[in-house]
Amino acid sequence: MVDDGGIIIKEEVFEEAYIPSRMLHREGQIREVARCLEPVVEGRRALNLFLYGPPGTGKTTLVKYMFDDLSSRSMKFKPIYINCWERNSKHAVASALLSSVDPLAPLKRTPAELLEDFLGSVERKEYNVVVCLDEVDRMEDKDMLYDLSRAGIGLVLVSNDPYALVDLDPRIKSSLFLNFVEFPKYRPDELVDILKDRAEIGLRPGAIEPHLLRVIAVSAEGDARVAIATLRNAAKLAESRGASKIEKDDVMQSVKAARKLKVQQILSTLNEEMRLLYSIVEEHGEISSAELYQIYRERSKKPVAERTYRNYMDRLVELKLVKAEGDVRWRRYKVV
DNA sequence: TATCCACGGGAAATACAGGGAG
DNA sequence: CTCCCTGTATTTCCCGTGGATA
Repeated sequence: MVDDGGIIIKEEVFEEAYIPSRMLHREGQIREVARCLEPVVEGRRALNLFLYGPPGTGKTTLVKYMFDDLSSRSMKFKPIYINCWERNSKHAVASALLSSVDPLAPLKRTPAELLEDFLGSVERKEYNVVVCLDEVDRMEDKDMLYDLSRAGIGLVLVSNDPYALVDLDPRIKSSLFLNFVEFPKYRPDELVDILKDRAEIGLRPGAIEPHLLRVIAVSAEGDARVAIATLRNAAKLAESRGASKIEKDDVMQSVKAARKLKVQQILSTLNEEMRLLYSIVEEHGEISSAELYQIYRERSKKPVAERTYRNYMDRLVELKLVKAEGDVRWRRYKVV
Protein backbone atom coordinates (compact mmCIF):
# COMPACT_ATOMS: atom_id res chain seq x y z
CA MET A 1 0.00 0.00 0.00
CA VAL A 2 1.40 3.36 -0.98
CA ASP A 3 1.32 6.24 1.44
CA ASP A 4 0.12 9.20 -0.57
CA GLY A 5 -0.73 11.28 2.46
CA GLY A 6 -4.43 10.45 2.24
CA ILE A 7 -6.44 10.14 5.41
CA ILE A 8 -8.99 7.60 4.27
CA ILE A 9 -7.44 4.17 3.81
CA LYS A 10 -10.56 2.10 3.33
CA GLU A 11 -13.47 4.05 1.90
CA GLU A 12 -15.98 1.18 2.08
CA VAL A 13 -15.85 1.27 5.90
CA PHE A 14 -17.91 4.46 5.74
CA GLU A 15 -20.44 3.27 3.24
CA GLU A 16 -24.04 2.41 4.00
CA ALA A 17 -23.68 -1.21 2.88
CA TYR A 18 -20.65 -1.93 5.04
CA ILE A 19 -21.19 -4.67 7.59
CA PRO A 20 -18.82 -4.36 10.56
CA SER A 21 -17.09 -7.49 11.86
CA ARG A 22 -18.46 -6.78 15.31
CA MET A 23 -21.47 -4.79 16.41
CA LEU A 24 -20.95 -2.68 19.49
CA HIS A 25 -23.57 -1.95 22.14
CA ARG A 26 -26.25 -4.16 20.61
CA GLU A 27 -25.54 -7.21 22.76
CA GLY A 28 -29.11 -7.73 23.93
CA GLN A 29 -30.55 -7.35 20.44
CA ILE A 30 -27.97 -9.72 18.97
CA ARG A 31 -28.82 -12.34 21.57
CA GLU A 32 -32.54 -12.12 20.90
CA VAL A 33 -32.23 -12.15 17.10
CA ALA A 34 -29.76 -15.03 17.29
CA ARG A 35 -32.12 -17.00 19.52
CA CYS A 36 -34.88 -16.62 16.94
CA LEU A 37 -32.80 -17.38 13.86
CA GLU A 38 -30.41 -19.99 15.25
CA PRO A 39 -32.81 -22.92 14.57
CA VAL A 40 -32.13 -22.62 10.83
CA VAL A 41 -28.64 -24.03 11.42
CA GLU A 42 -30.30 -27.24 12.62
CA GLY A 43 -32.64 -27.20 9.64
CA ARG A 44 -35.62 -26.04 11.68
CA ARG A 45 -37.71 -22.97 10.98
CA ALA A 46 -36.86 -19.55 12.41
CA LEU A 47 -39.07 -17.66 14.84
CA ASN A 48 -40.57 -14.47 13.43
CA LEU A 49 -39.12 -11.12 14.49
CA PHE A 50 -40.20 -7.50 14.57
CA LEU A 51 -37.33 -5.02 14.91
CA TYR A 52 -38.18 -1.39 15.55
CA GLY A 53 -36.41 1.84 16.49
CA PRO A 54 -35.31 5.21 15.06
CA PRO A 55 -33.04 5.52 12.00
CA GLY A 56 -29.36 4.70 12.40
CA THR A 57 -29.75 2.37 15.39
CA GLY A 58 -28.39 -0.76 13.70
CA LYS A 59 -31.56 -2.65 12.73
CA THR A 60 -30.69 -3.34 9.11
CA THR A 61 -27.00 -3.80 9.80
CA LEU A 62 -27.74 -6.34 12.51
CA VAL A 63 -29.98 -8.36 10.19
CA LYS A 64 -27.35 -8.45 7.44
CA TYR A 65 -24.65 -9.27 9.97
CA MET A 66 -26.74 -12.19 11.21
CA PHE A 67 -27.60 -13.38 7.71
CA ASP A 68 -23.88 -13.49 6.85
CA ASP A 69 -23.04 -15.41 9.98
CA LEU A 70 -25.78 -17.99 9.55
CA SER A 71 -25.05 -18.44 5.84
CA SER A 72 -21.49 -19.42 6.64
CA ARG A 73 -22.74 -22.09 9.01
CA SER A 74 -25.57 -23.64 7.04
CA MET A 75 -25.75 -24.64 3.39
CA LYS A 76 -29.53 -24.86 3.26
CA PHE A 77 -30.13 -21.44 4.81
CA LYS A 78 -31.43 -18.92 2.28
CA PRO A 79 -31.62 -15.34 3.49
CA ILE A 80 -33.60 -12.85 1.40
CA TYR A 81 -33.51 -9.13 2.00
CA ILE A 82 -36.20 -6.86 0.56
CA ASN A 83 -36.55 -3.12 1.10
CA CYS A 84 -40.24 -2.28 0.96
CA TRP A 85 -39.53 1.39 0.33
CA GLU A 86 -38.34 0.40 -3.13
CA ARG A 87 -40.73 -2.52 -3.53
CA ASN A 88 -44.02 -1.89 -1.83
CA SER A 89 -46.58 -3.56 -4.10
CA LYS A 90 -47.56 -7.19 -3.80
CA HIS A 91 -46.19 -7.85 -7.26
CA ALA A 92 -42.84 -6.20 -6.55
CA VAL A 93 -42.33 -8.20 -3.36
CA ALA A 94 -43.39 -11.48 -4.97
CA SER A 95 -41.05 -10.91 -7.95
CA ALA A 96 -38.14 -10.17 -5.65
CA LEU A 97 -38.81 -13.35 -3.68
CA LEU A 98 -39.05 -15.55 -6.76
CA SER A 99 -36.03 -14.17 -8.55
CA SER A 100 -33.87 -14.58 -5.47
CA VAL A 101 -34.40 -18.35 -5.53
CA ASP A 102 -34.81 -18.65 -9.30
CA PRO A 103 -33.08 -15.76 -11.12
CA LEU A 104 -34.34 -16.83 -14.55
CA ALA A 105 -38.03 -17.19 -13.68
CA PRO A 106 -40.39 -15.13 -15.86
CA LEU A 107 -42.00 -12.31 -13.86
CA LYS A 108 -44.89 -11.24 -16.07
CA ARG A 109 -47.56 -12.99 -14.07
CA THR A 110 -49.95 -12.31 -11.20
CA PRO A 111 -48.54 -11.94 -7.69
CA ALA A 112 -50.33 -15.10 -6.55
CA GLU A 113 -48.65 -17.16 -9.29
CA LEU A 114 -45.25 -15.71 -8.52
CA LEU A 115 -45.68 -16.50 -4.85
CA GLU A 116 -46.79 -20.04 -5.61
CA ASP A 117 -43.74 -20.63 -7.80
CA PHE A 118 -41.53 -19.17 -5.12
CA LEU A 119 -42.90 -21.50 -2.46
CA GLY A 120 -42.67 -24.45 -4.83
CA SER A 121 -39.06 -23.70 -5.63
CA VAL A 122 -38.21 -23.32 -1.96
CA GLU A 123 -39.75 -26.69 -1.20
CA ARG A 124 -37.99 -28.48 -4.08
CA LYS A 125 -34.61 -27.12 -3.10
CA GLU A 126 -35.31 -27.77 0.58
CA TYR A 127 -34.22 -24.23 1.40
CA ASN A 128 -34.67 -22.88 4.86
CA VAL A 129 -35.77 -19.35 4.01
CA VAL A 130 -35.78 -16.24 6.17
CA VAL A 131 -37.15 -13.09 4.55
CA CYS A 132 -36.24 -9.66 5.89
CA LEU A 133 -38.81 -7.02 4.97
CA ASP A 134 -37.18 -3.68 5.72
CA GLU A 135 -39.36 -0.56 6.09
CA VAL A 136 -42.29 -2.95 6.36
CA ASP A 137 -44.72 -0.08 7.08
CA ARG A 138 -44.43 0.84 3.39
CA MET A 139 -45.70 -2.56 2.30
CA GLU A 140 -49.09 -2.31 0.65
CA ASP A 141 -50.54 -5.76 1.05
CA LYS A 142 -49.50 -7.14 4.41
CA ASP A 143 -51.73 -10.21 4.08
CA MET A 144 -48.81 -11.78 2.29
CA LEU A 145 -47.05 -12.05 5.66
CA TYR A 146 -49.57 -14.67 6.70
CA ASP A 147 -49.08 -16.76 3.54
CA LEU A 148 -45.31 -16.70 3.92
CA SER A 149 -45.32 -17.57 7.60
CA ARG A 150 -47.79 -20.41 7.10
CA ALA A 151 -45.52 -21.85 4.43
CA GLY A 152 -42.70 -22.08 6.96
CA ILE A 153 -40.80 -18.99 5.85
CA GLY A 154 -39.13 -17.10 8.71
CA LEU A 155 -39.93 -13.38 8.82
CA VAL A 156 -37.82 -10.49 10.03
CA LEU A 157 -39.92 -7.33 9.88
CA VAL A 158 -38.12 -4.01 10.30
CA SER A 159 -39.57 -0.55 10.87
CA ASN A 160 -38.84 2.87 12.34
CA ASP A 161 -42.37 2.94 13.62
CA PRO A 162 -43.16 0.66 16.58
CA TYR A 163 -46.83 0.81 15.56
CA ALA A 164 -46.23 -0.19 11.93
CA LEU A 165 -48.37 -3.28 12.37
CA VAL A 166 -51.37 -1.91 14.28
CA ASP A 167 -53.57 -1.84 11.21
CA LEU A 168 -52.77 -5.46 10.47
CA ASP A 169 -55.63 -7.94 10.90
CA PRO A 170 -55.34 -9.04 14.56
CA ARG A 171 -55.79 -12.68 13.56
CA ILE A 172 -52.89 -12.49 11.14
CA LYS A 173 -50.78 -10.63 13.66
CA SER A 174 -51.32 -13.15 16.43
CA SER A 175 -50.68 -16.05 14.06
CA LEU A 176 -47.20 -14.67 13.36
CA PHE A 177 -46.05 -14.99 16.99
CA LEU A 178 -43.73 -12.05 16.53
CA ASN A 179 -40.78 -11.53 18.84
CA PHE A 180 -40.38 -7.79 19.41
CA VAL A 181 -36.90 -6.30 19.61
CA GLU A 182 -36.39 -2.61 20.37
CA PHE A 183 -33.42 -0.63 19.03
CA PRO A 184 -33.02 2.56 21.11
CA LYS A 185 -30.92 5.53 20.04
CA TYR A 186 -27.22 5.16 20.78
CA ARG A 187 -25.82 7.19 23.65
CA PRO A 188 -22.93 9.57 22.84
CA ASP A 189 -20.30 7.33 24.46
CA GLU A 190 -21.62 4.36 22.52
CA LEU A 191 -21.34 6.31 19.29
CA VAL A 192 -17.75 7.23 20.21
CA ASP A 193 -16.93 3.51 20.46
CA ILE A 194 -18.51 2.85 17.08
CA LEU A 195 -16.65 5.75 15.48
CA LYS A 196 -13.36 4.62 17.04
CA ASP A 197 -13.88 1.21 15.50
CA ARG A 198 -14.49 2.64 12.03
CA ALA A 199 -11.64 5.12 12.30
CA GLU A 200 -9.23 2.34 13.24
CA ILE A 201 -10.07 0.36 10.14
CA GLY A 202 -10.84 3.11 7.69
CA LEU A 203 -8.46 5.94 8.56
CA ARG A 204 -4.70 6.15 8.82
CA PRO A 205 -3.51 5.80 12.44
CA GLY A 206 -3.72 8.98 14.45
CA ALA A 207 -5.78 10.75 11.82
CA ILE A 208 -8.24 12.06 14.39
CA GLU A 209 -8.13 12.95 18.07
CA PRO A 210 -10.56 11.10 20.35
CA HIS A 211 -12.15 14.29 21.64
CA LEU A 212 -13.16 15.20 18.09
CA LEU A 213 -14.91 11.85 17.76
CA ARG A 214 -16.91 12.87 20.79
CA VAL A 215 -17.94 16.13 19.13
CA ILE A 216 -19.25 14.16 16.17
CA ALA A 217 -20.99 11.63 18.43
CA VAL A 218 -22.86 14.29 20.39
CA SER A 219 -23.99 16.09 17.26
CA ALA A 220 -25.36 12.92 15.67
CA GLU A 221 -28.11 12.65 18.31
CA GLY A 222 -28.11 8.88 18.61
CA ASP A 223 -27.94 8.13 14.88
CA ALA A 224 -24.91 6.02 13.90
CA ARG A 225 -25.52 6.58 10.19
CA VAL A 226 -25.26 10.36 10.65
CA ALA A 227 -22.21 9.99 12.91
CA ILE A 228 -20.31 7.84 10.41
CA ALA A 229 -21.22 10.08 7.47
CA THR A 230 -20.05 13.12 9.44
CA LEU A 231 -16.70 11.47 10.22
CA ARG A 232 -16.24 10.57 6.58
CA ASN A 233 -17.06 14.07 5.46
CA ALA A 234 -14.62 15.59 7.95
CA ALA A 235 -11.91 13.26 6.65
CA LYS A 236 -12.64 14.34 3.08
CA LEU A 237 -12.48 18.01 4.02
CA ALA A 238 -9.10 17.48 5.69
CA GLU A 239 -7.84 15.57 2.65
CA SER A 240 -8.90 18.30 0.29
CA ARG A 241 -6.87 20.73 2.39
CA GLY A 242 -3.92 18.46 1.83
CA ALA A 243 -3.71 17.78 5.54
CA SER A 244 -2.78 14.43 7.04
CA LYS A 245 -4.84 14.93 10.16
CA ILE A 246 -8.45 15.93 10.82
CA GLU A 247 -8.61 19.23 12.66
CA LYS A 248 -11.34 20.76 14.73
CA ASP A 249 -12.43 23.01 11.87
CA ASP A 250 -13.00 20.06 9.56
CA VAL A 251 -15.24 18.48 12.15
CA MET A 252 -17.12 21.69 12.85
CA GLN A 253 -17.74 22.30 9.19
CA SER A 254 -18.87 18.72 8.65
CA VAL A 255 -21.20 18.81 11.65
CA LYS A 256 -22.69 22.04 10.35
CA ALA A 257 -23.24 20.56 6.90
CA ALA A 258 -24.89 17.49 8.41
CA ARG A 259 -27.22 19.62 10.48
CA LYS A 260 -28.13 21.80 7.54
CA LEU A 261 -28.89 18.76 5.45
CA LYS A 262 -31.08 17.37 8.19
CA VAL A 263 -32.99 20.65 8.54
CA GLN A 264 -33.54 20.71 4.78
CA GLN A 265 -34.80 17.15 4.89
CA ILE A 266 -37.25 17.83 7.69
CA LEU A 267 -38.37 21.12 6.13
CA SER A 268 -39.18 19.40 2.84
CA THR A 269 -41.75 17.22 4.62
CA LEU A 270 -43.62 20.23 6.01
CA ASN A 271 -46.20 22.42 4.33
CA GLU A 272 -45.53 25.83 2.85
CA GLU A 273 -46.96 27.78 5.80
CA MET A 274 -44.68 26.03 8.28
CA ARG A 275 -41.68 26.64 6.07
CA LEU A 276 -42.58 30.32 5.91
CA LEU A 277 -42.82 30.48 9.70
CA TYR A 278 -39.41 28.84 10.01
CA SER A 279 -37.83 31.25 7.55
CA ILE A 280 -39.20 34.24 9.47
CA VAL A 281 -37.78 32.91 12.74
CA GLU A 282 -34.48 32.21 11.00
CA GLU A 283 -34.39 35.72 9.60
CA HIS A 284 -34.95 37.35 13.00
CA GLY A 285 -32.88 34.91 15.02
CA GLU A 286 -35.21 35.51 17.93
CA ILE A 287 -38.77 36.81 17.87
CA SER A 288 -41.81 37.02 20.12
CA SER A 289 -44.81 34.91 19.31
CA ALA A 290 -47.13 37.87 18.74
CA GLU A 291 -44.71 39.61 16.41
CA LEU A 292 -44.02 36.41 14.51
CA TYR A 293 -47.69 35.81 13.84
CA GLN A 294 -48.18 39.40 12.71
CA ILE A 295 -45.33 39.23 10.20
CA TYR A 296 -46.52 35.85 9.05
CA ARG A 297 -50.02 37.18 8.30
CA GLU A 298 -48.57 39.96 6.18
CA ARG A 299 -46.39 37.64 4.15
CA SER A 300 -48.58 34.59 3.60
CA LYS A 301 -51.03 34.44 0.71
CA LYS A 302 -53.51 32.47 2.78
CA PRO A 303 -52.54 32.65 6.43
CA VAL A 304 -53.88 30.02 8.79
CA ALA A 305 -55.88 30.84 11.91
CA GLU A 306 -54.06 31.92 15.03
CA ARG A 307 -54.80 28.67 16.83
CA THR A 308 -53.40 26.66 13.92
CA TYR A 309 -50.37 28.88 13.95
CA ARG A 310 -49.75 27.83 17.54
CA ASN A 311 -50.15 24.17 16.59
CA TYR A 312 -47.60 24.67 13.81
CA MET A 313 -45.13 26.29 16.17
CA ASP A 314 -45.55 23.45 18.64
CA ARG A 315 -44.68 21.10 15.81
CA LEU A 316 -41.58 23.09 14.82
CA VAL A 317 -40.46 22.98 18.44
CA GLU A 318 -41.12 19.25 18.60
CA LEU A 319 -39.01 18.73 15.50
CA LYS A 320 -36.25 20.78 17.14
CA LEU A 321 -36.15 23.28 14.31
CA VAL A 322 -36.86 26.14 16.69
CA LYS A 323 -36.61 26.59 20.41
CA ALA A 324 -39.35 28.08 22.58
CA GLU A 325 -38.40 30.24 25.51
CA GLY A 326 -40.70 31.46 28.22
CA ASP A 327 -43.10 28.96 29.65
CA VAL A 328 -46.55 30.40 29.79
CA ARG A 329 -46.82 33.85 28.29
CA TRP A 330 -44.62 36.15 26.26
CA ARG A 331 -43.12 33.17 24.53
CA ARG A 332 -40.18 33.79 22.24
CA TYR A 333 -38.93 31.57 19.44
CA LYS A 334 -35.28 31.11 18.46
CA VAL A 335 -33.53 29.17 15.74
CA VAL A 336 -31.75 26.13 17.10
C1' DT B 1 -57.67 43.43 43.13
C1' DA B 2 -59.41 43.76 38.43
C1' DT B 3 -58.29 43.26 33.82
C1' DC B 4 -55.78 41.55 30.00
C1' DC B 5 -54.54 38.12 26.70
C1' DA B 6 -51.62 34.23 24.90
C1' DC B 7 -51.88 29.45 25.79
C1' DG B 8 -53.75 24.92 25.14
C1' DG B 9 -57.76 21.54 25.48
C1' DG B 10 -61.56 20.02 23.09
C1' DA B 11 -65.59 20.12 19.89
C1' DA B 12 -67.14 21.19 15.38
C1' DA B 13 -66.17 21.90 10.61
C1' DT B 14 -63.63 21.03 6.71
C1' DA B 15 -60.20 18.76 3.69
C1' DC B 16 -58.27 14.62 2.21
C1' DA B 17 -57.50 9.72 1.09
C1' DG B 18 -58.71 5.10 0.33
C1' DG B 19 -62.08 1.65 -1.02
C1' DG B 20 -66.05 -0.04 -3.50
C1' DA B 21 -69.66 0.20 -7.07
C1' DG B 22 -70.90 1.01 -11.60
C1' DC C 1 -61.42 4.57 -15.15
C1' DT C 2 -64.61 7.71 -12.75
C1' DC C 3 -67.63 8.85 -9.18
C1' DC C 4 -69.25 8.62 -4.69
C1' DC C 5 -69.19 7.28 -0.01
C1' DT C 6 -66.93 6.70 4.33
C1' DG C 7 -63.48 7.08 7.71
C1' DT C 8 -59.45 9.75 9.07
C1' DA C 9 -56.57 13.79 9.56
C1' DT C 10 -56.24 18.59 9.74
C1' DT C 11 -57.94 23.14 10.68
C1' DT C 12 -60.95 26.33 12.82
C1' DC C 13 -63.79 27.97 16.47
C1' DC C 14 -64.72 28.54 21.24
C1' DC C 15 -63.57 28.98 25.85
C1' DG C 16 -61.43 28.29 30.58
C1' DT C 17 -57.04 29.21 32.73
C1' DG C 18 -53.49 31.67 35.11
C1' DG C 19 -49.48 34.68 35.09
C1' DA C 20 -48.59 39.59 33.97
C1' DT C 21 -49.75 44.30 34.44
C1' DA C 22 -51.70 48.44 36.19
